[in-house]
Amino acid sequence: MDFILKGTVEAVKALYNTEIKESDIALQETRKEFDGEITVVTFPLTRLSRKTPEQTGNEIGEYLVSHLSEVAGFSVIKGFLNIVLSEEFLLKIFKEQLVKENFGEGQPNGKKVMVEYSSPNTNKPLHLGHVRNNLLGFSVAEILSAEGFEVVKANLVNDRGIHICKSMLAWQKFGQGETPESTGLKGDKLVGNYYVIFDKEYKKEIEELKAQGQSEEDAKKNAPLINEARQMLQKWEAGDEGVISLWKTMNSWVYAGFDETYNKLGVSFDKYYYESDTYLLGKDIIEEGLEKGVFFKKEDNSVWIDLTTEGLDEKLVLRGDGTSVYITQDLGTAELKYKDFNVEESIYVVGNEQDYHFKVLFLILDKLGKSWAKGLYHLSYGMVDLPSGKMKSREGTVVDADDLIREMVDTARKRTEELGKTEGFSDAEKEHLYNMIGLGALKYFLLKVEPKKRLLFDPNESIDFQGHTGPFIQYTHARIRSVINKASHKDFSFSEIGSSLSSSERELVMSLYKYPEVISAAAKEHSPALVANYTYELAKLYNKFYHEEPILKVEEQQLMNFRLALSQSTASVIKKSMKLLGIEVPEKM
RNA sequence: GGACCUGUAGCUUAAUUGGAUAGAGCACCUGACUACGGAUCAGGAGGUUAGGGGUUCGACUCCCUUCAGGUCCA
Repeated sequence: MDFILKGTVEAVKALYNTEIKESDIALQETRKEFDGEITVVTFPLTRLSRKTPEQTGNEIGEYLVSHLSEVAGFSVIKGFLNIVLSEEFLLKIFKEQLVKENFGEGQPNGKKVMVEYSSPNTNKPLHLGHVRNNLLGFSVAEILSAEGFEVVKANLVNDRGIHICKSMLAWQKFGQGETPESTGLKGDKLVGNYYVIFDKEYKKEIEELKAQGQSEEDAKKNAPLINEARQMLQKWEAGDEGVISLWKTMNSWVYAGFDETYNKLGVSFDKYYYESDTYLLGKDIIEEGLEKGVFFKKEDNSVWIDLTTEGLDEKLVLRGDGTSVYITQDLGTAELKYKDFNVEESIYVVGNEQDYHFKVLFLILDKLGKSWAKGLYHLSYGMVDLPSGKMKSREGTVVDADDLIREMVDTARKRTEELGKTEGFSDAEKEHLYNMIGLGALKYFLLKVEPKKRLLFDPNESIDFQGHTGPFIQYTHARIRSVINKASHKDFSFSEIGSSLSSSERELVMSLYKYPEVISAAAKEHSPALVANYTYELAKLYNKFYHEEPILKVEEQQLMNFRLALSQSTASVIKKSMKLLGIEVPEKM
């Protein structure tokens, strides 16, 4: 809507002899209870006009009508100048832009960006919290790619540490040689079970020690199992053959399980990083920081950074014994990523419990003078909670990702069969459809909410398939495809439509026209929710139009073609934007 | 002790970043050409935007404060 901005700047200059910038003008969509498409907020301009908001609006409105062919009329209500666009203009943008196959697809901008997401621990299966992470990361990557970025999707796997030793130890002690093959269990599930077993046995030992008179704290430290796990970690670090081999075997089970879940979710990665490769990184950065005077040493030889002038604390970056803390390796990994891909922006999709960590991490890299530090971004999202509170793997109160997906697909199957709409589908087509709908409902449910908000999920209340949902949008797409397929011809071109556009047609054209702006905003804000809500609005407008205006039943060929073309553009934009959310849309459902 | 996030209708949520009478969906109530696909559409009811104060032409949005839930730092 640049021409409105330009026109208003000109109007202000001509009428009030004052130069203003386009950014000084507030534009918004006209509310649907008023006529018009675009609204200029004139309150701020009264200062220049020295007139009432109404007079100012009228004067600018008249200027625009007489100087811009795109503007057909206007009305003023209080400080709001509602602009009615001309039908010629709407039809022109429709024909020249909206009907194009590649409408809304951004040109490559030559910039590279990395999106790191998923980043699981290898000691337990994926749960609903990971699902939110995966969908967010994947979708943001799709959106950035649509905006024209070259995107590298990365997964930093936490494959080492005390947690995986716990699973390994429990398997060694209690596993009796179980494997995914022998049990028929998914590998990540099998390993996760042993993590739970470790915790159970560990707790038993703690209770025994407490019964012998030890304090809770001491008991936790002295339990034989935890000591064995620690020894195992040391052996791992020393490269002990037996431990390493067990570690490789069990991790390979987990990866096979993860891959299955990733496939079902439809997410993928271009680059895997493993902490077993990166956990020793970062120590040279510590040296660098000491040399530059950014870090300082305490008496015990530990290395710190003072962030009190930034309103934060002093932060430990290396222990006194020379071993790393989390942030040490994150400093190193950040540099490694930059060296590997030379990206302009590096996005970390990580829960908001790590807000402080990333704030500190980015700040340190900036203080070290890393040129790329300004491109680091923490895409922080809220935790997924159950009505009973937080999900806890060790206590078994998690919504398992695989279970959830299966339940969603089952529900989709049941709903679809009830509606009896699958005649003519092969069995394979049916399964594909149920997957599309079940996952569509799940993905949309999780992505329509602003990332930083916490999400409450009640396993007892199923996710809706009606209203503001994925299936609603999928249904709209199928419905449009059905109409188009019923048309007896394929060429929907038209010259004059022979009557004036209805309000639902105008709204639909304007909504389609907005699509590229929505992608840009979503890319800038790193927010799939913007795309999700936009797509819903578009689908809703189409359904309204569909009910109000006949398409195949109209007499005039030109008008029919316009409405068919409008339908086709809508279907195309729905399909594209759902793809940005990782959701497929069916031809029939 | 310090810092951060969240709080909008019974429930799930939106609000173009300071603009109009806070907009949707679910659930509830009423209705829709004898379905170009009813997983739809139209309408009704439902709000002190957690509470209080401030900033200004205007505040869900910014500032202060209290409350509730959650998280992080040593």
